[in-house]
Parts: sequence; structure tokens; C-alpha cells
Amino acid sequence: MKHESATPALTLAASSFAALGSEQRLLVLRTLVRAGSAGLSIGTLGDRTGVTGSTLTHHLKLLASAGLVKQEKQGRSTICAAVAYEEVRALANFLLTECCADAIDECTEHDHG
Amino acid sequence: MKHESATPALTLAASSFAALGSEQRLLVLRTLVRAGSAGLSIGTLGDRTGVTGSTLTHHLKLLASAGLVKQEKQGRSTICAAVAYEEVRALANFLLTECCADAIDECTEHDHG
DNA sequence: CCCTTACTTCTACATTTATCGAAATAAAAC
DNA sequence: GTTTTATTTCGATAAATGTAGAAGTAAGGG
Repeated sequence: MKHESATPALTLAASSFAALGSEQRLLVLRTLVRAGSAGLSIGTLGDRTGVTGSTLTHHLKLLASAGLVKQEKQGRSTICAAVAYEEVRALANFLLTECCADAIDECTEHDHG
Repeated sequence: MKHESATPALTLAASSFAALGSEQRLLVLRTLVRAGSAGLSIGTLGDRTGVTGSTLTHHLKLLASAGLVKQEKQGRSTICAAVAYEEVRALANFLLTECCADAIDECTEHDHG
């Protein structure tokens, strides 16, 4: 192989990290996590965070597609709930295993502390 | 308070996640992690990843300011090494404590599984 | 049905980020 | 001290992302 190249796992991890890489989205996520498993509607989320509806829809879509939030339609409301716990563990694992597991061999050769 | 607002920790976490939220930067980081504590020069990193020098400088600066990589000038080379291990643990911790710790109270009230 | 409510999609614009070549800087070799 | 090598800064352009108002869709109430 000529160059190191992105694996599917790396691509997925990058887009998940990107989803977390916005102050507003992290704020939304924190609000949802704090709301617990019952979740919050988009409207309530807007009230609590001061983020406009359409912007919120946009961010939530990103968080949902990264698997950090799940959305469920209830009547005319959309209830969102965080599932960050497992996801973030998975992301932390990505670097700790996908990247660093390989490093263990290398690192012992280099007398890694 | 009217709205939930970003804390310094949240702001910091967001920018760290943003640093990880790029396929190319994650590729660079993986290459560095695999290279172990000895690190790699920018030039070697360019050879291995196929990323142009100036672009690499740009990305490395981001990774370094997120504390994921450290850089050290050695003669006319700049040696970069990953310090992702602790950083990623810290980031995982951010959501697991800063966000989710508060959720524990809420969640027991809501009969969280 | 018509009206209100709750979101989503569309559209447009502003901001940020990414990319890379060329010029600048800095260390080392000669 | 001139040249080569390694990287950074600059500048310009392309692409992606963020933002929000307006219009559209869908559910529930009167």
C-alpha cells in the first residue's frame, strides 16, 4: 500500500466526533442527557437552549445519524432522547483499540512507558 | 437562568471533538499513535498519509491545540507524537460525568433502566 | 372543514474550514 | 556564506457548515 488510508471504522468515528464537535450540539446533547430517558420534544429543547426550530432540526439530524440521539414521533411532537452513554464509550474505544492496540507492539519496541 | 448555557468544560470538549472530527486528522492521529512515543517528523507523516506539507501543518496545529498531539522541534524537523490516550479518556469522561452524572439523579426519578 | 400547533424542508446568506502553491524562515551541509 | 532541506506562513479559492426566516406538511382541536 502506498499510503495509510481510512478504514470504515475510522470514517464512522470521524463523523461521530464531528457531530460532537459543536458547542451548540454538545449543549443540546447535555440537555437531553440531563432530561433522562423520557427525553424532550424539539419545542422544549428550543425553549431550554434558545436555539431556533429549524436549526435544532438540523443539529438533531446530525446527532441522530451519529447514533448519539434517538428521535420518535409522538403525535405532532418529536421526542428526542440521548443515547450518548454507549456511543461515547464506543468512540473512546475506537482510539483506545483501533488506533492504540496496534501501537502496543510498536511501543514496546520503542520502550514505551 | 433563562437558557442552558455552555460551560468552559463544554466549550473545550467541543473543540477537542471537532479536532477529532475529520477523517484526515484522525488518519494522521492514528499514524502517529502507531508510530509510538518516538513520533514522526512532518515530512514522514506527509509521505505516509499523502497529505501536503502546509495542510499537514494546519491539521497538526489543530490536533496540538486540542492536546492530542505534542510537537517538538529537532533541528530542522518537527517531531510529532500522539498523546491521545489520556486526552480521549478525558473526553469520554466529559460526557460520562459532566453530562451524565447529572442525569443519574434525573434518571432515577424517571425510573431509568 | 378550518385553525392552531409542532416540526420539517427550502432557500439564502454568513462564517468557517480545507486545500495547496508560492514565498518566507530556519537549520544544517558544504 | 551560499545552497539544500524541512517546515511554516501567506494568500487565494473551493467546499462545507451554521443559521434562521418563510413556506410546507402533518396532527389534533373546535
